[in-house]
Amino acid sequence: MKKDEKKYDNADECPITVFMDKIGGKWKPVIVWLLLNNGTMRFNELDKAINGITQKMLSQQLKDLEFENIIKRVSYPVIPPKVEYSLTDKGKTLSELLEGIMQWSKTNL
Amino acid sequence: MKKDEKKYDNADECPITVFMDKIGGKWKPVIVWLLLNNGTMRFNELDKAINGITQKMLSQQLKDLEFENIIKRVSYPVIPPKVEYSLTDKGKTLSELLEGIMQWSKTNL
DNA sequence: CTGTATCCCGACCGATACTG
DNA sequence: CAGTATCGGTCGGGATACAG
Repeated sequence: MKKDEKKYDNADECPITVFMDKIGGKWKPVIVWLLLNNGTMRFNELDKAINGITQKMLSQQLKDLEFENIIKRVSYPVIPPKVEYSLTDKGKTLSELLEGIMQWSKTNL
Repeated sequence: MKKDEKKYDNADECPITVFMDKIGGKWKPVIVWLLLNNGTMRFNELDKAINGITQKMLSQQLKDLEFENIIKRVSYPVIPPKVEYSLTDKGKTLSELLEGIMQWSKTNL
């Protein structure tokens, strides 16, 4: 390592670790991936699309992603309730990255 | 989504999730990153380089990465013991990907 | 339909001590 | 130097029920 290079010797500082914390976990990648492919999806659609997830977990992960400004939540004040989730511009910039990860993953894992 | 596209609706099948499981976690990214930058490192060097990690965790994570064939372990039968860790060819292919993640992470998080 | 509220378990991880 | 052994705490995440 050149001496003027930043040394990511601490897990908390490592950008990759930060990334894993934000986008990683058991469900977040699938959610982002689905929204990337489908554009806008409702809560119930995501629930049905993701095998094995509970409403609690879905709700929680969506909140996390919204907080990180990766996804956007739009709630329509109608009865029955209707809420649509989609990626923000920031979320969409993940596209290439995720595509790269997928390629590597499929080739090497 | 086009109908001939694979639907990654299950966390276990999602390549990104698989990737996170293998390379993710609290310490693995930092380890891979250090080896990417430094080439070969000894157990003790890694231990000192990574802030806050315990020997137990380091040992465990190294074993995982070795099992995934991401890193290579070479043990010299000398006293005191000397063990060197480095990336495999497969591990080195992570370089671009991690670089991409780092760039995104630094710009967006 | 879109969520919350509880309860609970097991994996992950840290601290510490010990070994070849 | 390079690990292993043990103990224990925290927390993500699952099951289920309930609410607006």
